[in-house]
This record gives sequence, C-alpha cells and structure tokens, in this order.
Amino acid sequence: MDSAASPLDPNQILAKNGIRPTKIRKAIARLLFDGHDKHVTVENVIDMARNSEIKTSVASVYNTLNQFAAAGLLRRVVVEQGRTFFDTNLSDHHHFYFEDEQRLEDIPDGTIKLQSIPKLPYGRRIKSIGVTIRV
Amino acid sequence: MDSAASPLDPNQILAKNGIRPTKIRKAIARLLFDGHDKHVTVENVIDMARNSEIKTSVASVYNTLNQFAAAGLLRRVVVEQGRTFFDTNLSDHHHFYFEDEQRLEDIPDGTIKLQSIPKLPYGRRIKSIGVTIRV
DNA sequence: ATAGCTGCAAATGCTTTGCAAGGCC
DNA sequence: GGCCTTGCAAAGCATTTGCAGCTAT
Repeated sequence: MDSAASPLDPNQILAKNGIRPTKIRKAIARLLFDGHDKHVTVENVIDMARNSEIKTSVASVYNTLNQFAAAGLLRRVVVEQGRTFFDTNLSDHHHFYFEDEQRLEDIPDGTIKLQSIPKLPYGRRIKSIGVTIRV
Repeated sequence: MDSAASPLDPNQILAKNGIRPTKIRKAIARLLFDGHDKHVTVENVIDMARNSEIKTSVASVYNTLNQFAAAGLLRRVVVEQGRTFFDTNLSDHHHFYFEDEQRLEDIPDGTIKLQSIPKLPYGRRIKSIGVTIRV
C-alpha cells in the first residue's frame, strides 16, 4: 500500500494546513510527501535538499520541520537522546528501532495491538501512545 | 509493593555488579536505591546530592549514572529530546509521561499488555519494548 | 510598502571529554 | 606507588534564537 506511491501536490498540502507556500517550504514538502512513508532527521533533509539542488540553511530546515510538525503534517518521534525523527506517516502506528543503524521502521498496521489500556491518572486523557520495539 | 520500601545496601549492589564502591558512587546509590522506584534526570540527582550534603560535580553524576546504566542498575528512558531519564525500576514495565510536568510514572504491572508481537525484521531479535502513554 | 521568510552566526542546553589533582588499596 | 576516580573547564552536538537583509504580494 506504499509501493504505488503518488506524490501529493505540495501547494495543496500546505494550503490545507494554513501554511504559506514559500519556495523552501514547497521544496521540502515535495521531498517529504512523495507518497512514501519516511522517518527523517534534520540532517537527512539537509542532505536530501543538497542532492536536489535546493539551497537552504540549517535554521530553515529546523523552522520548516517544526512548523510542519506543529501543523500536524509530521509527527515527532524521539527514541534516543540527541536525535529527533520526523515521521511522515500520520496514521496510528508504531516502530521498530534498529539500534545499530539508528533507523526507524514502521511496524505494519494490525500486527501489534494493546490488549488493555491502564486506568489513566486522575484528570488526564491520552495524548498519544507510542510503542517502540528495539531490535 | 513499593510502599514498604527497604533501602538496599549500596556496597552490596555495587559489588554485585562489578563497580568499585567509591564514595561518590555509594552516595548516589544510596540516594537512588532506597527501595522506591524513581525516574531521575541528571539534574534531579545533582539536586538530591546537594540536599544530602554530598559534594560532587556534574561530570561525576554523569559518569556515575552512565556507569550504573551500563551495568544494568538503571534503565535509560528517553521520551523527549534533550532530557534523559534514568529508571530504577528494572522490571518489565511501561510509562505514563505527563507532558506538562515533564514527568514519568510507571504504568502498574499487568494493566497494559501487548496482544500480539509483530514478526521481527529478518535476523533481528527484540532488545526491548517500550510503551509510552502521553497524558 | 509591508509583513513574513530566510539564513547566518551566536546562543542555549544537555552531555561528553581532556586532563590535572586527589584518593584508595 | 600506582591505578582509578573526581571535578573543573573546555569541547561537542542538536537545536533555538536574534536579527539584518530579502522576497513576494
């Protein structure tokens, strides 16, 4: 369900989420939302940009990814200190983490499930649930 | 099973794990292994030490906690970038994370369970499974 | 013209490292 | 005495921030 990838229109994605479609943002959106699920770091995006002849800066990549995350276009995933991943897969899912490669991979939907949810602390509601299987 | 807390002997703990029982290490062990489960940051330990009239330094706290973690006396837990927790509870368990307080709390044993484990990537074995429920 | 974006460089926050001095067997 | 530990300060990373110049409307 991922092999038949169809890039989405960056302008539409940004417009739909109230983000002004500037040159850099469209360029990064094009890199990320190509129809394939990805887990990227800031460094990855900088490299991808370089390989695509996109001229930008570290600060702008941070700005853009943070903004995308805030708008719900990306999900932040932290599995190790000092390294933030941004996940383009927004569906409810979990991850394998390959420690030796420092790489994330989606756990296929439906192959992992919580049998029971504990009673929540008083006055709290679930904001998210994250399962990471280190392999 | 946590309310009836009995501090363990720091010397024994360290000896059993092949760590030389120096003054600082024993002091920090005494702070951490008092029989109550804890999730501490380096900063926490520095504060605890200060309140206990223990003189030490940031570097030594890092050294000590890292060493304890390497020896399996503590478990590293990362839920947010830029802040590492050390968990004194070594049993198989999971966490609530209170985002507003940046605080971890154990999920009571048996109240959460994985119904199914996905097939692992080829040639891999599970090193650990972590479930974090953000509340 | 003007509001917002970009990108450099400086700053921040956590963590690690280098190294001299000190402590312990 | 000799090896390990301690702790200060400096270095190292990832990330954020300040701000001047630029861009697009």
